[in-house]
Amino acid sequence: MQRRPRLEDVAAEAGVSTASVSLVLRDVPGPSAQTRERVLAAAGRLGYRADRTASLLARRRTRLLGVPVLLRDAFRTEMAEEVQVAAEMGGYAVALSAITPASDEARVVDALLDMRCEAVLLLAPELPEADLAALGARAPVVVVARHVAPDGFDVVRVADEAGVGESVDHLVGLGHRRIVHVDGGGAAMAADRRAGFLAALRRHGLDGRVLPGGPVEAAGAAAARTLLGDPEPPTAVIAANDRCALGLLDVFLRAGVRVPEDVSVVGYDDGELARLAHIDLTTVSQEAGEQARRAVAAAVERLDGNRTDPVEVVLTPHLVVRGTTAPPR
Amino acid sequence: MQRRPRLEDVAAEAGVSTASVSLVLRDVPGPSAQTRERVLAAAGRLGYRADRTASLLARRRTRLLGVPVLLRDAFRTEMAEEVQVAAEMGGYAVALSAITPASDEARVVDALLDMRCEAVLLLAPELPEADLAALGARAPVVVVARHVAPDGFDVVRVADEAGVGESVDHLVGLGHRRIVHVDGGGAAMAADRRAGFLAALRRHGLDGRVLPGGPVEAAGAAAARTLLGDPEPPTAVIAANDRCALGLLDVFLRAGVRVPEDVSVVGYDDGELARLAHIDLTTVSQEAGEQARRAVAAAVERLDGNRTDPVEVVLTPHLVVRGTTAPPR
DNA sequence: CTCCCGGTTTAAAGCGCTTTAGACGCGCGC
DNA sequence: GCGCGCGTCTAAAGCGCTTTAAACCGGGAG
Repeated sequence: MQRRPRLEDVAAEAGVSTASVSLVLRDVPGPSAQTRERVLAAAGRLGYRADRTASLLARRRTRLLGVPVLLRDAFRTEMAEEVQVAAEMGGYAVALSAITPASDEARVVDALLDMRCEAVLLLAPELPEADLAALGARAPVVVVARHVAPDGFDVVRVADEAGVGESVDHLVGLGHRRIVHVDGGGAAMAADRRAGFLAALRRHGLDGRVLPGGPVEAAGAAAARTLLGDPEPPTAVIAANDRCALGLLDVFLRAGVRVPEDVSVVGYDDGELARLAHIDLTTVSQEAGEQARRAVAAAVERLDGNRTDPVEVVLTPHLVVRGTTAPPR
Repeated sequence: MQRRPRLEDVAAEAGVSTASVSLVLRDVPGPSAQTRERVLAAAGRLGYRADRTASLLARRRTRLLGVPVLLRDAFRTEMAEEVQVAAEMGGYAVALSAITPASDEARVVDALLDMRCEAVLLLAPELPEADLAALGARAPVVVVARHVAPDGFDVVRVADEAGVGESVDHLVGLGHRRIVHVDGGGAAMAADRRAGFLAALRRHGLDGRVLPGGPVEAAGAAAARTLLGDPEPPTAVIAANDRCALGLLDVFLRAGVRVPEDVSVVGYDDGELARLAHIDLTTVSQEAGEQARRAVAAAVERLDGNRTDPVEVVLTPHLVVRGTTAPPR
């Protein structure tokens, strides 16, 4: 197997300079129609493909957005996919790098910057605020789906308090009075959702009960078991997120507690799971797609436009009513 | 914000040549202890970080493995994570690139090769065999978790037929006689599992029934609904994979059909979902970790060793008995 | 005192592409 | 016939690093 063809080879084949080949292949105006044709033909004949590392190095700009991804979390990966799509449309490429036990978010960001990413998008990061700020000083950073004050970095998120508030309104509107919130535990997103829950109930003159939970199925399942043993069980449960809600649903179903007849369940995120026909979970949309687009836009504004002041984009979440909520019996 | 420091800046700061700095920072033997110390100090002072694109370009080898990932599939992302871990241990880095509607597997592979990945690992690819072979001619390729004859590329997989066979043996051993298989539809993995199911039943002198399914929850759910309307329902169901099994489980639970009391359910993959305490799905382990390690090893053998003949590694899957299987009533 | 040697260090040539300044030809008006 | 401007092309200088061949240097051997 011989070495892959270089620009020089194409130039020789076409009988022009490497400069011309470069211009033609990148579709830069200048070269004549005849030159274009000859270059294209030569490139085709040789099966030429530009070496990305070389062109990144030579280019002034890389037009690369870095995105660390926690592969084991469906919500984050879903958003990563949306980011990728949005970036491609904006003429940017995305460099993904997995967060693993061996290399945490901070290291991954370093690696991405070493690859010359021009900006970094952090999807629901768990990093301490100080670290975010430090990072923001090194490169354009957009924090997505996390409630922090912009501080040298941009923030795109949905108003979680309002989101959970909508859930509460919906349930109260259906006639529920005993509503429990299974919270997100220590996860970064937990506090707002908990606060939103309590505030909304207060608004309705009710008081709420919060059960310690967590961002994954197991936490929801554990909470459900607690509720099953309850002398006066709630008629509705609002989970910290969809995964937590799934845990609840599952344990309820197994125990013969019907949803939504016996108890209503609401999730948060509106991930793929919630949308599955047989789950059909009432939940709050985080608008992953919209957040992704806004985040990319924010990064692009900093890079192509030349915004320099941090912005905070707060989207309004909306409740997606599906089949897991109904009036109490 | 001034331009990031270059090797040259560190060299000036330390009072040595760029060559020395490069050697010291990559921990190449040669430079004296004194030089090392000065360089390290200077680099620290400037906060120097090597530019990855530049070093990749200059280096003979990139030690980069390319992995296209379908972010919306948990099994594949889980494996991608394992690959990342295995690669890091072997001194290789992983370039991840998302498969999206806008850029399919083939395009992503091209992009990865343009980044100078030295090999490509395909996780349960859906590409036609001819495309795999064509790809294998361009670069070292390891196909993981798919049954194809190695043809210019390596293959690492588990023996799916045997895996499903084990499931059947387990169920028959428990006393089941009416066993149904909900297959994977047209997905690449479906055929072997279906064949393994039928062969195993025949071995036991039983005949099997196969219901059309698919690789996702919805397919399992649909199949479950079919089974619920069955005059003589099976006592056990073997799903094409875990996601499909989850669909089944969910519909059964909602219909008041208890698992495993009324019907046993077996999955395939042993992904994170199956291991969740409240799901506790009996399933067949695909050994994602082991497949990932073997795949990385295969790539490394081609790159560092100089194996050139394709290999096929077929691991033996093993049944993980959990809580969704029990003797029939 | 010279020569040679091994351990260190460095100048310089790439890696494969982009980009810019300037060369080149050509038709035009004067 | 000359100079000019324009559209097109190219030589050459990078991009920031690695790598190699050669320079350097002090000291032990002859």
